[in-house]
Amino acid sequence: MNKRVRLIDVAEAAQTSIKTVSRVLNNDERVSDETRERVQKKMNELGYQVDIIARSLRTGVDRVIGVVVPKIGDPFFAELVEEVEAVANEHGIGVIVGSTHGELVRENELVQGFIQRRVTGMIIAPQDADYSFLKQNQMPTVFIDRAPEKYHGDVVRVDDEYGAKIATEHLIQNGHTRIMYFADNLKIKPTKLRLDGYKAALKDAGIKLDESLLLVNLESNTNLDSTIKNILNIKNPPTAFFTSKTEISINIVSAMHKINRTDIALVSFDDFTLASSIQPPVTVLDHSAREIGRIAIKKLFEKIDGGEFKPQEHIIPLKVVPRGSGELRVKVSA
Amino acid sequence: MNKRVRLIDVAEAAQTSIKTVSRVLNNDERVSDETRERVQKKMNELGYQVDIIARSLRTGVDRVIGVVVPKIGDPFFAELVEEVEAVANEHGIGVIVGSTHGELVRENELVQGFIQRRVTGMIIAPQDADYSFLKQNQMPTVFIDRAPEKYHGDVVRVDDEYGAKIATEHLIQNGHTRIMYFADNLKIKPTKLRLDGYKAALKDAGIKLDESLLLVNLESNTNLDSTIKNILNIKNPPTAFFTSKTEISINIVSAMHKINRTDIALVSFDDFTLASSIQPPVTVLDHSAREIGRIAIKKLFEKIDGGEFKPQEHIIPLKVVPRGSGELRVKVSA
DNA sequence: TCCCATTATGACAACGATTACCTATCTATG
DNA sequence: CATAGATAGGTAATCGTTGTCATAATGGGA
Repeated sequence: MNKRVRLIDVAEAAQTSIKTVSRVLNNDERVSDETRERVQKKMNELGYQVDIIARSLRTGVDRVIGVVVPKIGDPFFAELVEEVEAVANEHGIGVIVGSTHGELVRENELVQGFIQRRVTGMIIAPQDADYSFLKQNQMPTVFIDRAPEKYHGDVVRVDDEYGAKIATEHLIQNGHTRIMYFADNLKIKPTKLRLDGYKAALKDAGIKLDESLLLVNLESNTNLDSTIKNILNIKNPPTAFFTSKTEISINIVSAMHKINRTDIALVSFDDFTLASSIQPPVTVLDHSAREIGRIAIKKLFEKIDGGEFKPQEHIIPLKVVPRGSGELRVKVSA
Repeated sequence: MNKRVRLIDVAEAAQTSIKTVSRVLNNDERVSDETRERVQKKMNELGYQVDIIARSLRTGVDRVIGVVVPKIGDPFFAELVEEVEAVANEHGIGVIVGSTHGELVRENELVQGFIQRRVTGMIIAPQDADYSFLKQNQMPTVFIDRAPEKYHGDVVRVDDEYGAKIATEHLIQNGHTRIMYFADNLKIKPTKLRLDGYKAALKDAGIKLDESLLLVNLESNTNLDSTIKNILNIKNPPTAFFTSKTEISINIVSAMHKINRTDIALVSFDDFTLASSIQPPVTVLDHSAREIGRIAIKKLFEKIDGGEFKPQEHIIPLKVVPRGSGELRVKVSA
């Protein structure tokens, strides 16, 4: 019915060769103005559209970058991807995304798929996959959020350990010594690093680590209502919370609001919607997904057209953003 | 250095023909077990990877679906895309996303790019672009969030007008007659429809529309703190708010919390993080981005492998989810 | 006038997979 | 034993574009 219009169709209509049409298409200098005009006219008439696939086959790369994240529905990664997409667009390059949902198989499938597709580059939030094959495979790649285990590549990430340390110190400075720590799966590297930071802060302050104040390996959708209630009823209850993951922060805020407890200090590693509007406003660390995304894509383009550089870690510094919840001082005799 | 391994390389190594290797690759029956095994062994040894681009060129479609949204960073669309991606993955199909940021030019570029790429199908949240060209171009397409202007295609959307109507009625039933309406750009169709629903509810209840209670064409990042303060100080102030856009709801909640006003009733068209946890919990309409995404991608696959159906609108019904803020009754003499 | 440089154009191969069509071998059956 | 039919594998065309190289036309300088 409606066949695709190809270069050769335009060439015939314009009474010239396929190569000349290709030249016009690619703004090649070596075409006379007269011919160029004639060809362009025919292109419009016939409604010609390049076949990107054919072009990609010939040129060897697909002008698309592959992005691998744990969950695109997670606001943190959604914003990060938006930033990546915006910069990629300026270069006339598309973005293809995949979520691993924490599954190694999926992570490998996605990465292999991108390679099979000959994407222009990749931005990956790595989990467990082995990326050592990238050494042979000169595919430009930038890792985000964490460094991959078995491969030394470019990484853009926040300073997890340092961030957790200053957040904990912030609470200590406000008189807290019983600081409860909430985290998700410790097998995830940033989570582990954050715990290290927490421990380091306690140690520096001469506070002995109380294992019963560590609540780790939480699923992100766990309802914490009853957990929180129980914790606050133990003999020597925590006076402050430090949460190392957005979803957990939200669950905790939610639980606290339900029982009307506004007296427990709270610092959240990640910022979230309304964090600054609720009572008390939640103190957080100031890293932004957009910043990570922007730096990562910039670095990726440098690798793509700049050639080879030796892999670097770009570590984004963190600061405490005091808003209220983190500055609640410990009560003298509660 | 490291050339790509092609079918022909595997064929040579396994001492057979390229065709046989292709058959093994595509699980074609007509290969003896012995040969199949030999070929597979060589594939692994050489680390063969299909060239998706070459395959796509030959077969005529790229196994990827294109998704166009206003902003991938918007949690609503991020969740929607996550759902689309999950289903697409089950079919071994990737997802390529683009944000229009409300720009017509960008919307056209994205859609044209997808067509040039011969994507398997498209899911589009349309704005102003003219999609009538899709009639000729048998590209499977499903629209989400709103129907396109000049083209009758498949659409998955919520019932905007009805939703706004029942939300407004809900407030009226609680005694409110001064209901302030907040909305973004009225040129966007769902926004317009929601306003219609609001007006219809007032009319049915015999309440005269007060133009001064319509605050429309708001930018989504507008700070509403001072606006809210002023509004609540006018002579006959509104006793209830109805917000037709997530970002605006959030800004309003934020403004209200800052001035400690918890006495104004509020219904939000969209749900958002923490809406149910803050005080008072925010009453919303119950539509989910995930549901729209799931239905849209399902419909798309039906079109892709089912052939032609006549275009349908799939309209998702809405219900009020009472949580507290929408059930505040009007005070007798405030 | 002749030759070389420059410009505009075109013929053809190549990218790597799929596929239509063909050939060779083997089995079974009248 | 001859032959139809099934089975396994091979050859070459094809998808639409771009890169290489060749060629024709033009002009300027010696």
